[in-house]
Amino acid sequence: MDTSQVQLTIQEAAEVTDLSVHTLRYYERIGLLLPVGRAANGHRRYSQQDISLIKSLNKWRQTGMPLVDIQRYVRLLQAGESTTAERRAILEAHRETVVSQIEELQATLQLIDYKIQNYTDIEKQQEKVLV
Amino acid sequence: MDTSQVQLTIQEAAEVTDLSVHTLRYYERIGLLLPVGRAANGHRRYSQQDISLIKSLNKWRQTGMPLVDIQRYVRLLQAGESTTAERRAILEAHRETVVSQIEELQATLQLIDYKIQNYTDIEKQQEKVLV
DNA sequence: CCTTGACTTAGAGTCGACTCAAAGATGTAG
DNA sequence: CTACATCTTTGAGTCGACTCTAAGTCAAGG
Repeated sequence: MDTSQVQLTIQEAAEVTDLSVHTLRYYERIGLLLPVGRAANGHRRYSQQDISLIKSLNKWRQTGMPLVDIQRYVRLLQAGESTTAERRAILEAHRETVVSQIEELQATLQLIDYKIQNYTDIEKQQEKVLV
Repeated sequence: MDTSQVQLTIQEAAEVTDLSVHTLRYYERIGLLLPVGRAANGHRRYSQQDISLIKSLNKWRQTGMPLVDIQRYVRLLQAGESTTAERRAILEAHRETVVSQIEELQATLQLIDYKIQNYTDIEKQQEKVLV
């Protein structure tokens, strides 16, 4: 079976992308997604390309990239060849924010572990600052 | 100089905690912060203890812990000794979410690097999927 | 033919987390 | 003694990101 031509309904797209059908339509409405193809009856049909774009955008969302920034990237994609440098710059900037998010989380992890250790100590009848 | 007795105004507290005065009052209003001390004129005065609690809570916020969960922790703190086990459980649960956030971010980082590499390849006149 | 179910749109509603505004009290400097 | 800076409260407004609703289209099954 050739999967390259498989077109998904909005329901199916929602399932595979872990977004709601509401959100898929919302994203398209605000120009965050390129308009997807339509069946003869006007229903949306999602290609594998659409799906993989959505999955990527979704990952970026989950790392805290605001919708407007994603929008900007998608517009550049739409604009074509001439925008590769700019798109690359967006990715590199986002890379840096992800790196510092990881660093901050690791620092927080240490703080949490320290506090958990305090509770462990207390359970051994020792005095510590709990705050 | 003995810093143990230094009381900060809300302005000063905002500066050292990196929150706005609005947010400090808002947090107290919704019961996320224990009520702080007051000067004779009714103005808030933040102790070093208050400050360090606020800094902790703020770190948790930044790791995506919703205000209601933080609220729950603060209520337990207020309730005292008997709640240490429960507080510890909250910390341990949050520890796990932070760990998986780090893992997800690292996976995303790989994705970003892969895409950046694609752009690098393209700059060398090669064909790749850019989405 | 009629119902059912999956889709369509545009607009309204919700939610979390602030953020601001209005009206008033108090303390200090000129 | 008055101006002003800084605080107080309560309630309203904003913002980002959905999430839902209403009203309508269309195809297939009974």
